[in-house]
Parts: sequence; structure tokens; C-alpha cells
Amino acid sequence: MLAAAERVFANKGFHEATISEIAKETGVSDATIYEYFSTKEELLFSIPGGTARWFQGNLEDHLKMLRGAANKLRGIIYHYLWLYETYPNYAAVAMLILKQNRRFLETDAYKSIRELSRPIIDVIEEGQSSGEFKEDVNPYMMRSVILGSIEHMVIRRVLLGKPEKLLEFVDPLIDLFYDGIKKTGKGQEWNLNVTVTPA
Amino acid sequence: MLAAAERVFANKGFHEATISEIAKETGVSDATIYEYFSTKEELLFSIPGGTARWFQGNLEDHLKMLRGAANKLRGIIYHYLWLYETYPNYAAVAMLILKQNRRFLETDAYKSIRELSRPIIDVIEEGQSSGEFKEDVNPYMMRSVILGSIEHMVIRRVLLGKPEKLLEFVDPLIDLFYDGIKKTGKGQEWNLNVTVTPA
Amino acid sequence: MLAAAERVFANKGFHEATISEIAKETGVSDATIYEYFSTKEELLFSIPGGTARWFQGNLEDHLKMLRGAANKLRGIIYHYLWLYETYPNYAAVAMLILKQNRRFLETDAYKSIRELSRPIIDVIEEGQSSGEFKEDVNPYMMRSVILGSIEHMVIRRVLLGKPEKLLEFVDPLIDLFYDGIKKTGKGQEWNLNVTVTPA
Amino acid sequence: MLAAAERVFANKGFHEATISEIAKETGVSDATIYEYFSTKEELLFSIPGGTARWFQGNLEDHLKMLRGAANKLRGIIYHYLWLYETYPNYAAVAMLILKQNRRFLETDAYKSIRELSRPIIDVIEEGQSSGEFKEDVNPYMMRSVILGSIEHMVIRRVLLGKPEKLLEFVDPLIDLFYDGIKKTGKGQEWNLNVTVTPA
DNA sequence: AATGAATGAGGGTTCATTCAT
DNA sequence: CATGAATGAACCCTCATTCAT
Repeated sequence: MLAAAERVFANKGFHEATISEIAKETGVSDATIYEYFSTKEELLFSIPGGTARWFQGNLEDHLKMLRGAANKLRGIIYHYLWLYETYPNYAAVAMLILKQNRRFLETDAYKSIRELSRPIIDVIEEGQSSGEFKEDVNPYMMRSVILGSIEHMVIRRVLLGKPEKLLEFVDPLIDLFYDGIKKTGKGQEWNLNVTVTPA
Repeated sequence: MLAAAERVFANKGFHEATISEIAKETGVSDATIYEYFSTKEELLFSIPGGTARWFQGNLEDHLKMLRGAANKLRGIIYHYLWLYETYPNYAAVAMLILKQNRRFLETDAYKSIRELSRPIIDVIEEGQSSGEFKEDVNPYMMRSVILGSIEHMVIRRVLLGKPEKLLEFVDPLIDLFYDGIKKTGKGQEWNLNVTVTPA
Repeated sequence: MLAAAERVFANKGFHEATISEIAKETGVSDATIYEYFSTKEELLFSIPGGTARWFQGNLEDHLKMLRGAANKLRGIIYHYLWLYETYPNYAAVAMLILKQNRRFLETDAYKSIRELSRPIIDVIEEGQSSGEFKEDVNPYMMRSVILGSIEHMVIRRVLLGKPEKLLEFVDPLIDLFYDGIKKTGKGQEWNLNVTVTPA
Repeated sequence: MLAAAERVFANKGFHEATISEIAKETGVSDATIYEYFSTKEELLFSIPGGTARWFQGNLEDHLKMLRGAANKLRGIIYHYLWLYETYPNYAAVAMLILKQNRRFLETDAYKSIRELSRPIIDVIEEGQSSGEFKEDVNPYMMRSVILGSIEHMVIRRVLLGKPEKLLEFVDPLIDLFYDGIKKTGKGQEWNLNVTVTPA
């Protein structure tokens, strides 16, 4: 039922989707939908729950296996892009419908989703503690940059169909976040002052 | 009328907003709205036009006055954040309503808005040509990163009210994009093994 | 529109009546009903207003022309029975639907209707002041007796169709209220024992 | 189950009450209700049965113990008011729901209830035969007056909560029905024309 | 140009009711 | 007996939209 709803909402949007269509896709009657969800909006808000829980477990397991903040950050980006590439209907619902619903912000489901981005903060702070990352970067702003970048690409893909392969952007993104766009260059000059003293 | 529509759409969303309310805000009758716009959706799609044109002119003028790709990039980010901070209703309509409307993608208004982000591509390519930026960064991905970061913050502000001051993030963002988050090294230790052999 | 609603509600009851049917009877569309009344219940509650105002004026005018509490009481009973006999649809709506609606009690329309029975109290108190009526009869209870009697007969007529002529009961009712059912007695026999003694 | 239904119907009215709520109050499932009653309406119509039978027996027993039509009439009024005061939920269902239901008029349950008022007719006719009551009072109208008065007060109590004590009105009512409201007065003058003729 | 008045079209939601288990 | 699960059937209500004036 949730899968059918996700499919229909993804294709039609919230208001254009009808309970009748979701019911038909599910293979039940309209009224049966209301046995499980009290309103159309509650049905919508129930869509991300399972995916979010499963994704969170997945991500945490994976992060445990990685060493180093940069590697972990890459793991996070990979997971996010993989999720949205693999489940485009989920992506559409999350990016186009839920993300801008003010009432969704007050649900518990939203809180779960917020938790999904907690590892980003953690990893950045870990990197700052370990000396891997600069300390003067605000982790919350960094999260906005990472999620914003990902989501912008995902929305493009949902709406315009391109890029087709999101996962190809994992490395370019992590490189960018890690090194910036400034050309550092082979030609950089180093001043080595070497003093040679006789034995 | 467009201002009233922007205000109402921003507060209520597209479907929850009614023509009646917009008409009342404008001080005309419902039917008068239809003298100028043939459908509610056309009214919505007409909102960004003026702002976009004006913003584009503004941005172009400003960029002419700047030297160097990094400076120009900073100028772009500044302008975007300034726009959304100064016109929160416009921000809400653009970020929460138009951005995820499939039909909007087919309008001329959308094309105008797409043009707004053209300077980002230009500046990045300019920087790459001039040697200021790395050449192996995909400009289109970079645009996604920049716009995605900005828009993520703007959406947060629209929905959650924070951060209050978007413009404080201009410099942190440009620094991040420019340098990345990798800790470079003043404090880094170097092991130089120098073997001095007698002539 | 109110007439059509009165007709339909009278025949079907509140829940069995549909807006569609009322609209069709009125010759307009369903939506037009909602231009004038915000809900089906508001439509229902609006039915008695006009009749009540008109009836009140009528009754007051008539009472001014009468002398004596008993005559006035008769006038009141006459008017009520005449109203319900002449407007059986109004009678049905008032007796079968409005009278037992808890929310109607909170309406201004209800207050108007309450006012209609004010003259009963006034006339009884007038009769008590003038010595025409007993003083130990509670006017409010008396009002319940009068209205209850009338309404009971009206409901019978609405539901069972009899008695056909309510107005035939004006005089029997007023006689009963006035004199009670105790057999007094012209025909009663008196034993007068008169003893005449010579001076 | 009938008690639960009576309670729920009394508080919510027929249409606002749901089978679910009655089932929950009873402690069974919705479907179980339908094991005993085929429709919601049949459930409603089954409510008065037991009470009516029991009340009828009670009333008849009591009337046997009384002498004189006036006393018996008082007994009837007392019983009615006692019933409705003691069982306000029954009062609400009977006065607000059943009384106005056209289909209820065709049930056997309704006929039982009609029988409840048979003693009123009997007693009045008895009083007329015995010379205690006037003979020109229509017993059926008298019944309407008695029941109408009682029911009007009961409805007031159900809806408005007052008067709190219905039984206080037994004597005032019987006095009113018996004697009317006309002031008869000790001071009434009698003209006795006595002619004394010499023997 | 402006609008008051009217409505077509449609969807969410509710429940009484059924029936296989 | 009891019921969980499912649904058919309705209806209220909303609102974008039209059009005669």
C-alpha cells in the first residue's frame, strides 16, 4: 500500500494523486486505505518511515567499517546518492512533496529523517578533532552544503531525468568538498632552508 | 496583484491558497484576476518573471565590476543570498512551490530563471581558463553544489526560520568552495631525509 | 430556496434530505446553495427565521385587539394552531427536526423562537394580576402545558395525519385550561335545609 | 448492549452515534452487534421494548391500588414523570429520536408504547362515567394535553437541564388539569331567592 | 475594465454492513 | 458465538472558472 502510494504520489504529486488511484494500484477499495491511514496526508507522511529506518541502519553499519573522516564522508555521500538513484519514487516523494510540507516538519517521521543527517555532523566533527578537517568550518553549514548539493542533483534527475547516473558524482563531489576548487598546482613554490653543517 | 499572489502562495502553498484570498488581498474581485491571468497556475508562473529580470540585470552589472573568478563567484553567492533574505515570500514561492512543479519546467518563465544561473557556469569556466580554478571540476556539478547549498539554506530559513542572517554565510561558503575542508598545512610535519655525501 | 429546503426537510428529515435534492427543487446547482448557506445545518437553522418574525408580528397585533387574559390566551392558542395547520411543512421541520437539535439551541434563530412564547407568560401573569387567573399556577409550567398540548397535537397531525382540523381544538383547549376537567356543577344537586320558625 | 446503545444514542443522537462506539461501550466488536440486530435502526427501535413492558406492568399494578379517577390520573402523571426523571437516557432516546421517526410508527414496539397511554383514556372515561369529570371533554384531546405537557417538560429537561426535579410538578399539573386556571374564589356570590309564604 | 452570481466537476471521508474464518 | 478485515455507497463541500451585465 505504501509502495503504491509512493508510486502514485511520485508520478502525480500530492494533490493530483487520488485515494482512488492509490487504492486501485494497491488492489483494495478506497475505504480500506482509511482502515490503515486516517487521512491522505497521514498516508503521505507514512511513506518515508520504513525506508528511513532501513537506510539509517545500512549507513551506520557501513560507516563502522570505514577509517578516516574523509572516507566516511565519502561513504555517506555514496549512500545518499545510491538511495535516491535506486529508489527514484522515494526520491520524488521526499524531494518534491515532503520536503516543502510545513506540517510534515511537525511529525515524528520528520524527526527520524532529520536523524539521518546526524552522521554528517558527526563525521565532520570527528574529522576536525582528528586534524583531518579544518576547524573553522561550521559543521552545520557543511551539512547544508553536502545535502544541498546532493538534493539539487537528485531533484534535477527526478524532474529532468539527468544526470542518469548519480553515483558517478560521488568522487567528484568528495574531491570538491575536500580540496575546493582552487588550483593548487605543481608550480607551487616551496622555500626550503637547509643548513648543512660540517660534521 | 502579483505581489499579493506571492504573499498568499508563500504563506499557504499553491493548493491551499485560493483565488478568493488573492483577490481580496489585491482589492479586486475574483473575476478580475481572470482578466489578467487565465488560470491560477498561470498566475503562479507569472510571479518570478519580474524579479528574475531585475535580479539578472543587477547581477550582471555587479559582476562587470569584479575581477577574478573567485571574486565573481563570491558576488554571485552574495546576490543570491541577498535576494532570498530580502524577499522571503519570493524565496518561499520559488523554493517550495515552483521548484518542484513539473509543468513550470515547460514555461518560458522557467527558462528565464535557468538563465539566472548561467553566470555561475561562466564564472567557473572563466576561472578554469585563467588558471584560477581546477580544470577537472565539472562546472555543471559545481553549479549544483553552489545552488544546492544556497537553496538548502534558504529552505531551512523559510521553513524553520533559521539561520536568520543568510548573508553571514557568504564568506564561509566561498571559502569552503575555494579551499575545501582539507586541513592544509602550516602545522603539518614534514620528514625530510637529507643525505649529505662528501664530494 | 428556504421554501424548497423546508419542503424537502419536512418530507425526508434532516439526514435523509440531500443538498442535491434541495438544489434541484430550488432550480439551482448544489454549489449555489453554499453561496447562501455555509453548511447544510445552517440552511436548516435558517428556515424558521422569517416565519418566526412574521408570526410574532401577527400575534402581537392580534393580542392588542383583545381584552381579558382568557381571550388573549385563546388568541395565542388560535394563532399557534393556525400556523401549524396552514404551514404543515414548517410544522414538520419545527416539531420533528429543530425541536430536538441540541446545536439549534445555541442559535440566534432559536432565541427568536423562544421569544414567540413570551406572550404566553405575559398573558398568564396579566391574568393573575387582574384576578382572572389563579395566582398559584406557575406561569412557566402553564406555558409548558399550553405549548406541550399544542405541539403534541401538531406532531400527531404531522406524523399520523389526524386530526385534520387543528383549529377545532381551540375552544376545547381553552375551556380545559380555563375550567379544568372537574365536573362542577350546574347539574349538581344541592340539599338546602331551610327551617322557618315563626317569630 | 441495549443499555449501551441507549446511552450512546442519548448522547449523540441517531446519526451521530456509530455502531463502533456502541460496540466499544458494550465491549464487543461491531460485527457482534449485527448478530443480534440486523440494522442500526432495528437496534434503535429495540431500545424501548423492555422499559415499556416493565413500565406498563408497574403502572397497572399501581393503578389497581387507587380509587377515584383523579387519584388515578395523578398516579399516571407521577409514573411518567418518575420514569423520565429516573432514566434520562431513555427519556432522551424516546423524546428526541424515536418520537419523530416515521418508520418507528410502523413497528410493533411503537404499538407497545402507544398502549402505555391507554390508561389515560381509560381513566378519563372512567371519571366521566362516574361523574367525577366533565363529559364534554374529549378524552383523546385530554390525553394529548397530559402527554404533551409531560413531554414538553421532559424535553426541556433533557436539552436544557431544567427543571431538575420533574416530580415536583406532579401536583401542580394534576391541580391544573383538574381545576383549570380560572379563579373560582371563596368570595363568589350566590343569589338565593327564597320566598316564604305563610302557612 | 470590472464583477456578482452561478456552477461543474471532483475528491476525501464516513460508516453501516457483510462474510470468511 | 464472535470478529477482523474489507468495502460499497453516498454526500458534503470546495473552488477554479465562466459569463452576462
